[in-house]
Amino acid sequence: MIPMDPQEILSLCKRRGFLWPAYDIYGSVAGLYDYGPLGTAMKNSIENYWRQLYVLGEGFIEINCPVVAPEPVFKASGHVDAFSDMYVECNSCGETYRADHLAADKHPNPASLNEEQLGKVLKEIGAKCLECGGELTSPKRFNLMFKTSIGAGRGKVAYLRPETAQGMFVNFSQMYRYGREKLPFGAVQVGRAFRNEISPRQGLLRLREFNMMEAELFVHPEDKTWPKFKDVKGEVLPLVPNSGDSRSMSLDDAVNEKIIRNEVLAYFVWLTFKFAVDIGMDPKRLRLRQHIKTEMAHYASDCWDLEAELGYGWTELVGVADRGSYDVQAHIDHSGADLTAFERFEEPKEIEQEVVKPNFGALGPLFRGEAKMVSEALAGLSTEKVKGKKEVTVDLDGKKFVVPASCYEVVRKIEKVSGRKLVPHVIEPSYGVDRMLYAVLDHSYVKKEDYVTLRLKPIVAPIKAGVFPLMPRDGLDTIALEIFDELTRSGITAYYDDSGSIGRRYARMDEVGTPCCITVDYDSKDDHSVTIRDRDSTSQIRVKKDHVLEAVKALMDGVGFESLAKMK
RNA sequence: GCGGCUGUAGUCUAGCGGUUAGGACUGAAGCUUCCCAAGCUUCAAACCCGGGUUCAAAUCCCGGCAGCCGCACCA
Repeated sequence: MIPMDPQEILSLCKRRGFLWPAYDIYGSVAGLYDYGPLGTAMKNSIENYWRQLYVLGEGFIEINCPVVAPEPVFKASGHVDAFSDMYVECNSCGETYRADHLAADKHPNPASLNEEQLGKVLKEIGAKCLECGGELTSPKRFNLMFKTSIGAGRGKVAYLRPETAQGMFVNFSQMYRYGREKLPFGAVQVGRAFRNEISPRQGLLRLREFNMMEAELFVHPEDKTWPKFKDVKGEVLPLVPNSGDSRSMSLDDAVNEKIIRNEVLAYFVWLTFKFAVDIGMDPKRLRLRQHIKTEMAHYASDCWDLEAELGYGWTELVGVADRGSYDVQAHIDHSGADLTAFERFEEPKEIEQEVVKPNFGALGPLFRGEAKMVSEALAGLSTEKVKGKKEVTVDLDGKKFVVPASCYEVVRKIEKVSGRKLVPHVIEPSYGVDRMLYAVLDHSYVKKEDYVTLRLKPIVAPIKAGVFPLMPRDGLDTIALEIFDELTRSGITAYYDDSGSIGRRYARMDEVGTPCCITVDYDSKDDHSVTIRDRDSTSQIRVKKDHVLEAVKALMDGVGFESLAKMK
């Protein structure tokens, strides 16, 4: 396959109503696109099929959260700090550098400094442009999140979400309860996310506002097995592990050889591959690449990308990451909420232990207003520290209190423990909708002597059937309109066209990926049959008009065109 | 954000200081018993935006915006 020229595909998209540069009449904005009617239909199909796999197939629950979130959410997630980079520019040659990288030798953690401090450090070491030796500007901060505010006046600092994931992490407790307190469980969200890219490029691949389909699977931290793994373990996938040797191997081998870290991850890597193929990507132009260690996000312990070979080169479409407990723990730390799952022991355990028990009768008179603080300090001491001593000194805010032995005793206490709290680990498959849609178009684009056919699978084709009268008169149009009505009433998107030559009408449908076309000709008036034409082979069969709906439905369900001939 | 190249109907493009801005494809209306972008007639549709130079700018200059390529960035 020759890689498709992206310009050609984007031109088709623009001409035929898949995509338009947004706000075109005002000069457009880089990185913003409108989906036209066909693009919208196709995007909906991709999202709906994804829901079919994740929500219906895997039982994940779907939620929908706001796009705007107050600052603390992204403080916790690390986006406010980690997602903003500092740059310096060379005054003479214009080269830009990551400011913290230049200061790496001088300061242990330059990324933690603010602009001013970092500027000082750079001055001290006399940093110059590495290219031409020119003077550098002072550091400028660039955060890739869109900032806004909630409310009037000064308002509350807020950001547009750079991923949908956080909405699911912060709702862990609600979802956990909704699912009747079981692990593992999965949640998904389909929606928009925003990144103020410095330089959006490559059409749909790097947008400032884009669509994501994200799944967060919350699992027991020590149990990353997966029941359905056994059903797919023999499946062979094209893997590119970070050890370097890319090869196709079975999921079973990949997990056993610890190339993929666990079953859950392996299963969703497989599901991702299946999804891509099902919506029409070419398996020969797909691969699963493991992130190399330095590439891995700070929270991830393993991450696999689904990549497709496109006109732009190999392109990341999906990331499947083991995020560990990073995100949930971060929100626990920042919000104080208890975002844990409770693991019930098979039998409640009785734990017997020695504790220091304060004696309030003695403490009260002795320490008065400070008695409560002292008692709390006492209760926190280990019994080893107080045993056999006449008095013990506790330290409170730098103030020392000498507490005589009469104020406490060491007792044995039996505590019943019925389980333990767990911070769940998260496996995250994160899909870029726009990239997937583009990849499907790229892999479906077939050009033969300037004749373009989009070989879209019926499942994603925006129009499922074209309906034409051979001539727009003699009653042929009436019959064709009857068929058109029947299809659309059944929920099948059809397109009626009676203008121009029949070949032109076929060509129009081929170019937008319509899988089949139904043509009413003069024979139809006599024998009530019509032709159905297959897009990819251009071959035709005749079926009775009454069987058209059934035939089109069969095609939608993936029945091959050849076997359609038998059913008429 | 930097550098290079580039912006003319929906698409591809001609133009090189004075043009009714030309063509092809697409689109629309019609003719043609018309099954694979056929033919014929008619029609619609463009100089990215803003300044400047000039008697005169699609054309030259500057700035912006957008696109492509490279660099950087990409949780």
